[in-house]
Amino acid sequence: MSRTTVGVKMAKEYSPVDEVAWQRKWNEAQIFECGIREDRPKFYCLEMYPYPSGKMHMGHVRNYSIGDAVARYKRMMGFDVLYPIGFDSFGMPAENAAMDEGGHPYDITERNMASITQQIKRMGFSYDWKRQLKSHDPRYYKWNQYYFTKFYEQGLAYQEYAPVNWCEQCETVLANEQVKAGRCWRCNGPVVQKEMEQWFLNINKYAQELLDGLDTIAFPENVKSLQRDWLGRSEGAEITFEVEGKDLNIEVFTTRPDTLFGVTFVTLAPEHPMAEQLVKGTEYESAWQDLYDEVSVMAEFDRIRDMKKKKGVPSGCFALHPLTGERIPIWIGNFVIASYGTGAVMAVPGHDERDFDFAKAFDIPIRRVLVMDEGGDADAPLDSAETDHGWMVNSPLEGFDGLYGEEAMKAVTNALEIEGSGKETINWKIRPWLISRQRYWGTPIPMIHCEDCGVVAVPEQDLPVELPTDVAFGQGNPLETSEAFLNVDCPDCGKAARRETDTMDTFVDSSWYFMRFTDALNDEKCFDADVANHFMNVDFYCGGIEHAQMHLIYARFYTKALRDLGLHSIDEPFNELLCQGMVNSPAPWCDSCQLTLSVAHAGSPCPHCGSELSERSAKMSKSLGNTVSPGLMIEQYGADTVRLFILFAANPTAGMDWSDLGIASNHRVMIQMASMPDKLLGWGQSPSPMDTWMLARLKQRCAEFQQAMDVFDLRRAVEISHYDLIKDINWYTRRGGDNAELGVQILKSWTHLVSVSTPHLAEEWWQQIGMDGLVSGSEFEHLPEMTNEEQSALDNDTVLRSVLDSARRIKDVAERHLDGPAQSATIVVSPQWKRTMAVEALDFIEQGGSVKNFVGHLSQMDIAQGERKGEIIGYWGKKMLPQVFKWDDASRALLRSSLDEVTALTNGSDFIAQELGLQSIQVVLGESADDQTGRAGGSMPLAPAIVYA
RNA sequence: GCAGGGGUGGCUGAGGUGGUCAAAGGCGCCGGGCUUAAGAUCCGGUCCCGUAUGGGUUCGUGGGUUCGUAUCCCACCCCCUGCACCA
Repeated sequence: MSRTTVGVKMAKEYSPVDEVAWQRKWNEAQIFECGIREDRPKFYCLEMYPYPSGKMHMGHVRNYSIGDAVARYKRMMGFDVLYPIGFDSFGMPAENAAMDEGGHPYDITERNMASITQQIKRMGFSYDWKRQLKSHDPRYYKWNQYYFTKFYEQGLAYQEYAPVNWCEQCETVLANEQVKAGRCWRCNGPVVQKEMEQWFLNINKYAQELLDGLDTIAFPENVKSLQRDWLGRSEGAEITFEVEGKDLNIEVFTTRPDTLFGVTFVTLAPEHPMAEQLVKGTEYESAWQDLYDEVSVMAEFDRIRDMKKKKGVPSGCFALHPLTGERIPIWIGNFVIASYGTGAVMAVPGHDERDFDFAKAFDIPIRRVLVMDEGGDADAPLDSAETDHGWMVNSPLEGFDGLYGEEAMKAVTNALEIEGSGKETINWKIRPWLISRQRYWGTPIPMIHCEDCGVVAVPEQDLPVELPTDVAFGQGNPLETSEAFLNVDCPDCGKAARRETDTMDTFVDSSWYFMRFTDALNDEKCFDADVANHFMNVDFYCGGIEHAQMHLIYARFYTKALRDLGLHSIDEPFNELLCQGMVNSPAPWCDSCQLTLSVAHAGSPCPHCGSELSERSAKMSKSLGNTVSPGLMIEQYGADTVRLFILFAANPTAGMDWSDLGIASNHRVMIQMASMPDKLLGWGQSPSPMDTWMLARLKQRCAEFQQAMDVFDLRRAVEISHYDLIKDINWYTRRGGDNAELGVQILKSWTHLVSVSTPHLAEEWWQQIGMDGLVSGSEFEHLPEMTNEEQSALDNDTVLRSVLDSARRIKDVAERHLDGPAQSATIVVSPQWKRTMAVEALDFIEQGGSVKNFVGHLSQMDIAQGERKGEIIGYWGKKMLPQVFKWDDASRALLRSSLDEVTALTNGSDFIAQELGLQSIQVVLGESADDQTGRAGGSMPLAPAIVYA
């Protein structure tokens, strides 16, 4: 396609570059295939690999545009960049689609992958496609199974009969992490508790390391905080209460052993095994049964809401206080959660709100054992639970009263340890990862159930256990419908046995794919340890915040677990994590209902209240209908424009608003950019002093660009490459620059900067300036350090520009004074004594002197002697002092340099006159014989007075 | 309730180790130039006042520290995100 041909459809904009052709060339040249060069550092750039739904959406485009810019930048800086892509292709949507529309999940998945791959490729991302992987490939999931059998050997994987979260709609169990507010994270359906035999991975073994590791990696604070919450470490004590008259012990966990003497009852969760035991056959049994029935059928979410109302039944039994032997009633209460801690609590109503409420409801004594002020009243009644740390009071044993906080807890714990009825312990909120799923489209758990041998792992040589194809969907677990799959001989004894039919949570797949990428074509091993160690860890990981607690915890866990299998030696998988913001788009908004509505309502009154609708930005969603199709945008504007818009519209981590106006404006920039080589190559052969300035500016821009990219400030980088440099070039030509040789030099560097965000256009440029090969495959040639001469060219220009700016600002007002257009102007440079004063003050302050003391110093200086002394000292306080702090480093250097303002401005005076539309400009030194204006008083170093006439 | 992150000019958004901040850039808007014209590019302007480079009022609200604060301290209000009777 020619750059100047308007497309056939006039309504559509045209793309000035044949992007697909360049993509083909990249592919043919294989420049994105990553190898290991001895003398090069590596850089591993990764995006969260996508689930292959049918289409690429804007979230994908944003995610990959960010990652691709980083990958291209690092490549051009000489790194071996590993930048792979694959598909997280196991999962329920494909299986559900198979059930809805017929067909097989395999076909549906492959079909979707083909279509999304094509769309991704059309964007021109620089992936190493050779390394592409897909979770549903047996060559990949074989290793899920291999790891599982190893974990099983080590006891890290185990089977347990336990209450689990069951999603009725999805007909499968869920991990705790997959239950959001009591509902399924996938279908939002209700989740109930069910007792089942299930497979778990004991992530708790790594809880402490997962917590500590957070301090060593560059994750955003909110993600770290999320993970810390999820891990939920709490320090406390486990305490044993004997049950009176029975051979039973109740274990409780508490974070507040210092309140042990305030215990007035002990509470068991209704599901606690001992609860039933204690009430069995007593008058309390039916009350317990009622509570149990009520609570256990309730979805967890409703139950937690219900806990606000304290419900409980007595057990009729008593526990014995571990230190005093006091008889303490045992209750069964709805507010105790069976699965946290030990499922039993020691209740201290005086110093715990829940216990307080419960005690009030059931008329149980409330005892004060802490005071909140040292020496406070130990007998003061408690109107509410006082839960802060305090000083122990009313202790029935010697040696405790008066102890505070940590010390108090320590003392009580010690006493318990001596008695053998308690110990310090750490409790975690995180629970073992339940990985069993009763669904088809996942990795089969490689286990065999034999009547004689029990559970037996499938031997390594028999892996992978492949998914059968002869299954029926829609009636429970499809794997149970395949006889060929189910029936197997026991690997140990050879007798007929039965395969495990659970498959693995798909988060298993995504927990190590980044390691597979390092050595994706290896048929012998999951990956070679040396290769993985070379490329890991991931230097830049980009994806959505929604994976902050599931994927990013599981992946960290797997990395550590695989390390401990000896497969590699990396502790943390991801170094730097960037969570890109949402892509939003306008949708109708009703201000009085505070409601976002579907775009179907645009232009009509609010369907609820009838008032007029305004617009508001909302997350793109099918239900609101405010999605923007990447495919259409690429068709209309080209991939480069879409990328430019996405990178420029907002910082990577911020939410961004889609704007039709915005993308159109970015497209204009692209069209303008496309003409730059012609423009620069078409310059004449006239070197000028401005060439030095332009070259200096180019060096400055390249340095700024690198600084921005190095901290992943993509927005700023794009601004430099696509906006600032154009402005610089305009300024250069405006000041008379016209040197094609310099034009080529600019383009050689600039093309690299441009290639980071708009690579197709960059290739076009590269070709136009006659360079060999592809810019995408070539390294950036660093420019030489800025010379002193170049620096001063920049400085002189800065002075000139600031004079021009202030001259413009006052021109209007001045002309009102003159009663007509100004004809000429005199630029009055500040007299030498002001600059001397400024430099002296800067030195004084930089050497640690206080501003306040400078007056004293000034009065000793030569410039302040004589009859003008008062005036000069006054000038300091009123004018110079505030200004001294306003000069930046460059200006300070300028003040101290040999810069002659009169000469610099005289050289530029024709230009200034022209810009201001004046006939002449005169530059004079203030208070000198040349200065006829008498207006030197308003001048400052670097800021002359301007007098119009 | 707890934790993390925020509140900046018409919108967006940078800065935030106190002075380079009336506050970048983008969008929008206004004016000029160019053009047969439109579009694009280019130039200038865009808090208020002002017979000359200055003054006034601004960075959620109210106080405070300082020669000086969008930037530091205290209190409060509001928004987002996550967790939540976790013992």
